[in-house]
Amino acid sequence: MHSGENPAINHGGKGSENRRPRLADIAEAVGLHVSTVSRVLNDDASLSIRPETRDRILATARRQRYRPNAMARGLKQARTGALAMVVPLLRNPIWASIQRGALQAAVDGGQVVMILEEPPDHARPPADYQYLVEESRADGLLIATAQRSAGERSRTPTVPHVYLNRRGPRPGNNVVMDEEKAMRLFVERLSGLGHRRLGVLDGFKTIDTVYRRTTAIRRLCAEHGMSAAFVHAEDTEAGGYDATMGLLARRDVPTAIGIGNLNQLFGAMKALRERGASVPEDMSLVSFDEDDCLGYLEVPVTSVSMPLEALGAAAVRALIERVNGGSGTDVLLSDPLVLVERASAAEPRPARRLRL
Amino acid sequence: MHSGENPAINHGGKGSENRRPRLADIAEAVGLHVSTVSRVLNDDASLSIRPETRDRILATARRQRYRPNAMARGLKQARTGALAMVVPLLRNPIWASIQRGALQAAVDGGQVVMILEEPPDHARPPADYQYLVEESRADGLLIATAQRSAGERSRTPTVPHVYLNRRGPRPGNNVVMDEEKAMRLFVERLSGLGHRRLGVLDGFKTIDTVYRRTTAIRRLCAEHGMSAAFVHAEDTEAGGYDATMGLLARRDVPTAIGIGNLNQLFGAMKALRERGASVPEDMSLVSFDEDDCLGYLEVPVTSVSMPLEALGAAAVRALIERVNGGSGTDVLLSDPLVLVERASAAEPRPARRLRL
DNA sequence: CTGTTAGCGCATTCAC
DNA sequence: GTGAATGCGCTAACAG
Repeated sequence: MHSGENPAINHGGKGSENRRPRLADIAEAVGLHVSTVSRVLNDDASLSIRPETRDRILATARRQRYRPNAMARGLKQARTGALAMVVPLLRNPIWASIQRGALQAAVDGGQVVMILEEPPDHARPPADYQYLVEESRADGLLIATAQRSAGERSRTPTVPHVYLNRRGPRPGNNVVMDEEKAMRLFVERLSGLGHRRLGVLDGFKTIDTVYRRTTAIRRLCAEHGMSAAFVHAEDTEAGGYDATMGLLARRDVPTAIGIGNLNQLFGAMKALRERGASVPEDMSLVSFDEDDCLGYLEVPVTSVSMPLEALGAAAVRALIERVNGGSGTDVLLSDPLVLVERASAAEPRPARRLRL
Repeated sequence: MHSGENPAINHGGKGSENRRPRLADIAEAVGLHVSTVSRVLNDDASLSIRPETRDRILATARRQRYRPNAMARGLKQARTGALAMVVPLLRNPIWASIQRGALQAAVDGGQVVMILEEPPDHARPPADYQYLVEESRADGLLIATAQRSAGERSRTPTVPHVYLNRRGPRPGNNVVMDEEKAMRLFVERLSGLGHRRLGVLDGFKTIDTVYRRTTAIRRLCAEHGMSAAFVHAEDTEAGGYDATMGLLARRDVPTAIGIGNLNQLFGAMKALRERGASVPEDMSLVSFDEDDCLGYLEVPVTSVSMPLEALGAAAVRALIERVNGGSGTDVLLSDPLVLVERASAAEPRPARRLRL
């Protein structure tokens, strides 16, 4: 390995300090004007330049390891090249997938993503995050908090924004999953198996997805001549445990339960175990969150699988469109939305009553 | 609600368009010079101004909803006020906790955090992310990818950076957990219960935490006159399943297994179930990831709980210190590090041999 | 084909 | 106690 060379540091003009190279530095090195260099590096189509000069510029820029200064460029163009995403403070792994899809789409769109987490105790209205755009830290807002309209008639932000996995106060900026289709998979499968009394364990109704699921299930159950009992609890194991106990204490215990998220599912399974109800003989179970671990549980759990990464990606694309001045419309993701059949959903056992 | 007022839009001088208010706008409105306004808003100590004028400025700024432009300020000060965090593309929930801690600490330090996810297929050397600083998108790098030295002698970044939950090539920039202490909790507990043959199921040895754990366990086992068998596999359920099967096929089947992460744990439990090995009678189990769900499984799983949020927060603080010119030293988090005792770790049953 | 000029919004050194 | 001038690094409209 031959030493004596250090290409990392600029070695150009006399007074070249240890500063990062600027446009001016490479312009000087190549003996041209900054604006020419700028246009070449941004390959401005409306510029005719002799290839030789062009190449010299490009080569020099590469040699000096030139990097455009995002702040200077942004200041001039009134664009930051960044998006801000506000996520709820949740353990639920679905947010990891959504975030992943969003980050990927942002990279593809040449944007970076800043993440903020909303404190769990008090949800803030989306307009509270506008300052990020007003301070020129981001070009737009990805509002991924779970709560339905926080407060009275929450002001809608006056900056480019998109609601992710929830709906805002008005149509036009919402990127959501087709929860109705998801619930149809759930209800119709159980109906087909012969169930007539469904239980539903989910988060609080202030969460937009929960609200949409609940509405859909109610309608679908009516359609299929089924009854549905709802319990709402925190998105935690403890919440799922308690709520399931509540469900089992009803006069008309359901023969199948749909469960809103993974954490609640663990709680529910413990409750059933303690009550001596075996799955799926005494109780069928369907999770509304898919996760690989479901296939490895004592009894593998059937679930509804949704394209979460695609949801995050769609939201970013929608936001970029709005930042670019597009008007945009709501996006509803319906594909691929499938039931992952495992062992936890089966025909009800009519003969035996669940021991309480 | 009386209408006719819209405080959101600036209503100052004649030509005031719909643009966001600048320092110049409020200077004009108040009849002073921009520089004065700037100094007041940044409350410059070396400025003597009569309180009345000062208040007038502050009031006007608030009324106009003035927000300093982060790009303009950053350009001037050569500071972005942003940190970049590179995280591995993993399902493992520990990353959510680490990220959470980091975000919170950043907010406290007046910084925003941009997140990048490193593609799983090919890890890139940390220096590949320097461009974020070189482009003035961030002031420093939080390198939270899991791999040990990616490639040969990976160049260390020449910009402010900190390694999070892994060690870089050189000491001085590492913020890591005291894995040795964590492993001591594991080994000594099982030793105390009477186990003599330990199994360890973890990720690949190219992951720095895995490497450190392995080394520590080897040493601790020697100390306590125990043997240890290691299997390394992907951080997935399938990886854990296969590796556990491998462990069970050994001549000297261990009586207890430590498991590197949650996903592998689910796989391991399935393997044990299929082999008819009951926990903890035939096999004790300890997870190196703590999670609430562990308390709700068929047999609640004992785990080592680590302060993950604190780890993320410590890393951000360390990075901010470096950005501010501090030299910084390694940080080792040792508290609170505790064994969460549940049902999966118990005395070995010497009488019966595990049926293979 | 290339150079000149202006200015994005702010902080800061100096002058008065 | 306050104002003027300068420049951070870049792009864009307009000259030549």
